[in-house]
Amino acid sequence: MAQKNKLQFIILGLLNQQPLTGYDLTKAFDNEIGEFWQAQHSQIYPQLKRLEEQGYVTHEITLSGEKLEKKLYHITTSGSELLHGWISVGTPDLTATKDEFILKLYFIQTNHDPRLTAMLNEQFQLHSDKLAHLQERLITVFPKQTGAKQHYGHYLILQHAIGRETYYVNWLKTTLQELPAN
Amino acid sequence: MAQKNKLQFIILGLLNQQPLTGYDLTKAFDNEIGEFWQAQHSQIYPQLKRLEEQGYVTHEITLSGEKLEKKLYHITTSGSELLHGWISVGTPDLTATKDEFILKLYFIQTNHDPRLTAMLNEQFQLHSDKLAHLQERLITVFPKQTGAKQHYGHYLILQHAIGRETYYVNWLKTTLQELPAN
DNA sequence: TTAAAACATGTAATAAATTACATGATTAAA
DNA sequence: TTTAATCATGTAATTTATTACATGTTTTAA
Repeated sequence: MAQKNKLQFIILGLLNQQPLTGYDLTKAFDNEIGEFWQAQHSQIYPQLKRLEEQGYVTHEITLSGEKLEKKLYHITTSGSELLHGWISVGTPDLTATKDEFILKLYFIQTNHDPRLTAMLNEQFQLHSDKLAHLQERLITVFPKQTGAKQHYGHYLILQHAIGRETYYVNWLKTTLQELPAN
Repeated sequence: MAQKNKLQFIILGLLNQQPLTGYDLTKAFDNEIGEFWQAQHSQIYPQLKRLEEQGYVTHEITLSGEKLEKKLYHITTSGSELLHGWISVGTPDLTATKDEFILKLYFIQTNHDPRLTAMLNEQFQLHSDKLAHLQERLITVFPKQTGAKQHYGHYLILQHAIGRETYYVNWLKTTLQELPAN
């Protein structure tokens, strides 16, 4: 029952690696972790406040320039315990992937539907671009093989995202090729 | 801007195939479409009411037995137009897949972490079961090749879900094999 | 025959997520 | 030097989704 509110665990997990500001945490969702979870700053700031009230994080104020105050959040011992409890417990619920495009496909009755080619091509482009972006990330984040050992989880999920997109792109390509000629 | 509230389009798409009750619509999320979108009856009944107020669907009451009243919903012409507008328009936003397990992995630092094997094995089991279930579905829903032509979208998404799970299972297996021996 | 499972429809309360509102500082580039 | 981009933090309003509450019928299996 204590396993809901995933966002709090993600925040704790990130703070467990290093102290970060709310702004830093928000940006983290732009990269790999954004492939598997999304959150805006309007969710993150209130959540940080709650985590602090509950004693899982603390913050110190640092100055950036003359007046700009940043709140640098640190995980506490009890926060770390909460995090490791979440990681250690099973994860039996496979949440459904929301994919609007696939839903649209579902409502297409025949493989002669004139909209199919354009629809599949658009997705092919989008997913190819995403794949290329992820592959670039892998090279920038892990230029050497040694890095993957130190940040194994990061390496795994990036590689998983790449594999997933590779499958998607190949599936789109095959599906396009199997379409009857117009 | 008129492209939010995906649920309404899914309902229209299903009603476009045949008239259905709220209960039927709810059950539809237990199968293939549940792989790509989830909704509970507490969302569906109010949405049907709104769609009717807006003139996109109508309902007739049928009796099941002596007193049990069922509301059988039909799509209207304007509902059908709304549906086809949604399908025809581009789908440029790739929403993030929420995957709690992958997030947990992200926070694991080294490939010597003693929790890794159990975590990966649990997911291997879960995704293998899901894959087996989807493969069975394919056989029951499309026992003959001809069916796939008549319900092409249905065939595509089921086949896509199978491909996706196949990738996931293989990735888990490979990752498990590459783990250092304890 | 009776009890459980499935059918059937709704609302209320809560939680989670997105979008919009609101403000200001610092840095990099034109 | 000024302006745009980025850094930085918050709240409010709205939408979406889940869980809980609430009730009753019909069918299937023990």
